[in-house]
Amino acid sequence: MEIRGLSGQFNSTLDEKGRILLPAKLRDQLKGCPLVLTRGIDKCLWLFPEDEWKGVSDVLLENSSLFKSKSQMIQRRLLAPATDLAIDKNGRIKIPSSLQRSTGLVRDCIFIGLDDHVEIWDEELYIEFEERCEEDIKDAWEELGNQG
Amino acid sequence: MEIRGLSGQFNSTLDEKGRILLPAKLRDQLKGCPLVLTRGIDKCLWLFPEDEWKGVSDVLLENSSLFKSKSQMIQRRLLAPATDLAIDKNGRIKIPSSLQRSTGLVRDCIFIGLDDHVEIWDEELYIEFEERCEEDIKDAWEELGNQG
DNA sequence: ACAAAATCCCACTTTTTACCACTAATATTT
DNA sequence: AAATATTAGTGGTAAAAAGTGGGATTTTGT
Repeated sequence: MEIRGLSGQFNSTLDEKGRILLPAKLRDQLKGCPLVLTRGIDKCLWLFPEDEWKGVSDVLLENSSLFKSKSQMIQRRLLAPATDLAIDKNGRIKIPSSLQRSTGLVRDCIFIGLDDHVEIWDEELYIEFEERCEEDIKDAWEELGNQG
Repeated sequence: MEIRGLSGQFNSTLDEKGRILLPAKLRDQLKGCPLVLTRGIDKCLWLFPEDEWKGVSDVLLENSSLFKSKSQMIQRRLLAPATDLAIDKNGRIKIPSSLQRSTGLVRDCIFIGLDDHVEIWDEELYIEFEERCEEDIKDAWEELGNQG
């Protein structure tokens, strides 16, 4: 099942049991689809439809070798923490506590749809991150204009 | 539906439910047209006719990749917050609360027509922004004089 | 076998959305 | 100019959808 066009930014809160409601619009797009959750680049989680994740992990494994420390690093950081996920009857997913910890997820979270996957951030950390990026974004935006 | 020639500056107020009346002149030009609302560069919102926005988002997605942090940044900041919008029976649009927050919209707002899209600012923030720009213009002017 | 944790399921609360009703302002007609 | 119609702008209600909490049962690990 190939899914593209994931988008939107949504708030949601993690409860005491580590459950969090998938925002309705994302849920509509993802329902019935096997999911994979793992640590992303930057301090966030990545939620992938299984097939999309397969594409990414294949790339990671392709040039991998026991003798290359860089690829081992990537495998530990991105591949190893990946876990299969199901959406429960109420539309929530369970976030394993180790992933909560590594991402600093406490309660208020933000979901960000990025075409083929979804990022999950701690709200506070995301706002800080965004502020740090703001200048770079303006620059990148102007660059885009100069290309066109 | 291609729309050009949006112009004008108008005041309008956000009500407690996050609804805001599209100024009549803009409404006339935009009625019947599917709209997209997203965060702009600078602390404002951008309201685009869907087709115009498609053009922008295609450019953004074109060279995008999960492995490029710059493109991910741009996607998070500009593409993800984009949401489809409809004009209700009374000529109002609903501004999602996350967009209100990120733009500092409280009550009094300003609409600015910019040919192919409309900017929405918090009035107070816009006035401050204008003043800051004024200083930049003066500086640039003096620089010009010193060059000669 | 027992405690702790995870899962399932139900019930409640809040938010959102669509619709309606009203006032104010502007334009039109006689 | 007065009366009427039309458009602009504001606020509120009610039904539906989204979101939240928590208890009971099952599973897991020691």
